[in-house]
Amino acid sequence: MDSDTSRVSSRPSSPEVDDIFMSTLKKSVHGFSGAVSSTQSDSPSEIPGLRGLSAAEEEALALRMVSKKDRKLLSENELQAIRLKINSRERKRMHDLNVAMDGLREVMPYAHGPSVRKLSKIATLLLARNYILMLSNSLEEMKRLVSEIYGSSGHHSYHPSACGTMAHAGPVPGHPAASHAPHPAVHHPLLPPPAASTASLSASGISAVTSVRPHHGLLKAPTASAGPLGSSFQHWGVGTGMPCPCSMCQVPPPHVSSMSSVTMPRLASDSK
DNA sequence: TAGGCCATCTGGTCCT
DNA sequence: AGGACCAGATGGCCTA
Repeated sequence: MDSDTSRVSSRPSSPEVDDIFMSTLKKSVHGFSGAVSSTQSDSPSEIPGLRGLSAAEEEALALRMVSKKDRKLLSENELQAIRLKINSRERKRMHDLNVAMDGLREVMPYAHGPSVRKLSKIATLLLARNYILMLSNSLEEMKRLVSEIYGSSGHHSYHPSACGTMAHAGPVPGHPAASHAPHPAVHHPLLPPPAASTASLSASGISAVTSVRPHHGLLKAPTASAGPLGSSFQHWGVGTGMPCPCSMCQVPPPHVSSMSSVTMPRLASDSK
């Protein structure tokens, strides 16, 4: 999906099979050592025959090993089994969180090609926030302009729900919805060009999250020619008239401008 | 090599 | 009691 797959795949996201089995095996053979804090300290792939089981199967087996063999002997093993179970749950929880993060990345307007590296988690969240703000502002601007036009003539009422205002404003570059615009070739004669609907946005450039990464560092494009946002992401406002959704170019509306420092204290303090 | 990012482990807290 | 959630610690991988 992205160029970061090699990096991601280089480190298995769910090595619980090997880890739990190794831990369980060590526990079963040598007893509980008491020190299990070392991450991935157990060498994986040493038990080929045990590979391929799901986390649930593995967890159940680990619990069975404890309950059948050492039920009377080692309460530490039970504790260890519980610890493994908790760890497994936590891994699953984080995995689900990452799945949701990937889902968010998929709908974000950044280049999805192989030349663009995957957004980091913090970049994804910040970009998503700014993207939502941008869309909200665009929608409000569209409503305002349309109401000005139709409101003055008085012969036609505005029905945003019937028309789909954002579709008239032009698809967002890079966004999956860009290819699903209801009226791709017909531009409403009374509606302003896309640039007009977002002019006020790009004109008020204030960054809400500049403390996180400077110079549009949210994306790490391997090729400098493609720009920091990739070849398919032309840094809106430059060539397309659309505002850049990145944290460097976006202006949160006044009523949310303080949110970045209030609701995301860690983000504001994340600039090391 | 330093720094960024990430996965995982772990203990604590809160909720059902 | 068990599960979800959270944050700190730790170590690995990758890039500049």
